[in-house]
Amino acid sequence: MTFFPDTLERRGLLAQVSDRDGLAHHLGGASRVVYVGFDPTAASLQVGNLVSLLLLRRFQLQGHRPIALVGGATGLIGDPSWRTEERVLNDAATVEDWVARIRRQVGRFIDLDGNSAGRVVNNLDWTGELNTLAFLRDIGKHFSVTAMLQRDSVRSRVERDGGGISYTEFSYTLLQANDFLELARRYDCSLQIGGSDQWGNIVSGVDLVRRALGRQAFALTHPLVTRSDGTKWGKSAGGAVWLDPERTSPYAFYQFWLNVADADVVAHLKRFTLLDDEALAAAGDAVENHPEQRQGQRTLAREVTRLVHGDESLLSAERITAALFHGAVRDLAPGDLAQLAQDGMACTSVAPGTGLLAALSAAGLAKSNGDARRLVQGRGVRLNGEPVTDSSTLLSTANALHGRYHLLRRGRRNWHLAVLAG
RNA sequence: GGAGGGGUUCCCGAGCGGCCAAAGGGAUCAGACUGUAAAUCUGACGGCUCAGCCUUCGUAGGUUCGAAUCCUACCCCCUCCA
Repeated sequence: MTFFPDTLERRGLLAQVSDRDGLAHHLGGASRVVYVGFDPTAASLQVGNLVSLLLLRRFQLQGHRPIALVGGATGLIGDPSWRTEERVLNDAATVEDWVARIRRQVGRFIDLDGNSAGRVVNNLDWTGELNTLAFLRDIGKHFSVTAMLQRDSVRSRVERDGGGISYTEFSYTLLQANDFLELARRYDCSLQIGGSDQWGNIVSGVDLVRRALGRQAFALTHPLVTRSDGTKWGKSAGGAVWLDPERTSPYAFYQFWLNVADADVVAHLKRFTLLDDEALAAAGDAVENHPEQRQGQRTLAREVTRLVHGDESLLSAERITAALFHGAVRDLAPGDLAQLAQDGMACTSVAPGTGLLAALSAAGLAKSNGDARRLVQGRGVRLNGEPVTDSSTLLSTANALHGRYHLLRRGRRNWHLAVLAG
């Protein structure tokens, strides 16, 4: 077996390890239990969470048993790490709903059956019934407030005038550490993985496991994803890129990866796909020698979309991409348009005779009628493939595709399908 | 408690009675060029029934023909002194 931490490092997946040689030995010896936690801070995970999710998968493929922990308890508190301000607490019912949704998402990435079956757990199951005195005596006694205050990840909060940090958020680390302890007790879990911003929290867990159980546990973090040009990663025109197809359609998701900058393609292929070294090298060559063909981006988009949304959604995304960017919109068959309406792009129903400007703002392609007007005047809008400059254009059966559909396009890649009602 | 400085359109930041929907930069969006790229250049960037009108410059009042600009009160931030 390969020396696992080295493999991860080659793929740009290693930021910090608590005891590198010890961990390599530990992993080489037997099937181990590893865990990653995901806090429900929204109804869906985002592309940024894929690195950790795939790490669980990678460990499982190596014969280890993954646990995905959904933070039903910690999500009620809020992780203060690296944040400049106190979070607003989400209400319990909302968090509960988010937990249920994220459980389902996370379950797709690890195999829940077989010899190295993974599992999905919720820390509310043990934190919810935690007794206050027991918590303070058994857990709290192991933590030094002085040390916690010195952490870089909380310093920005503590040293900030007027802001500060509540006792609630300050306790977050203890809950996460207790999760590690609980998983070590219940399932013999010995390794926690997370983004490098989680190092402090993870190491607290490692310490707690050692003090409470006298066992060695390990911490491993991966670098947070950045873009080569330094701008914020993981955002598209529509905002965050979600894993939930209801929030980010498979087509939009595919497009996000297809538009990755050349400089980032190989690094992304390493982190976000399970392709082997040979395939990575081939993609690297392609990017370097024929960047204009965007072979690397295509591979990346295909692999990640398949992992997250499955084969069928991938085909749909590719079909739509081909029609919109490489074919003529007018050639789309009624079936294709119905397909687009179903899962290909954002779609709204409009009354026949609706004005173009109103349709654009209703579709969300423009912020207001005035914004729509400016876009049309600036030649930024196409209707059914043709540029329109007349802002008084109406959407009617006469100028619709197949008598029903109007394909609105803002700029190069923002599409919307307006379907005539009735 | 005392003395100063400040709150401007998404962010930073000019303006200090009319020429202000408010300079400049950033972010964002669109166009050209391209590879559905980067860089660059151009334009847009409060709202509307858009050559005009309406609502904005911490909040509420006031002065004035006219206020982001002056006055009053209040709220909030920063610096220095105690």
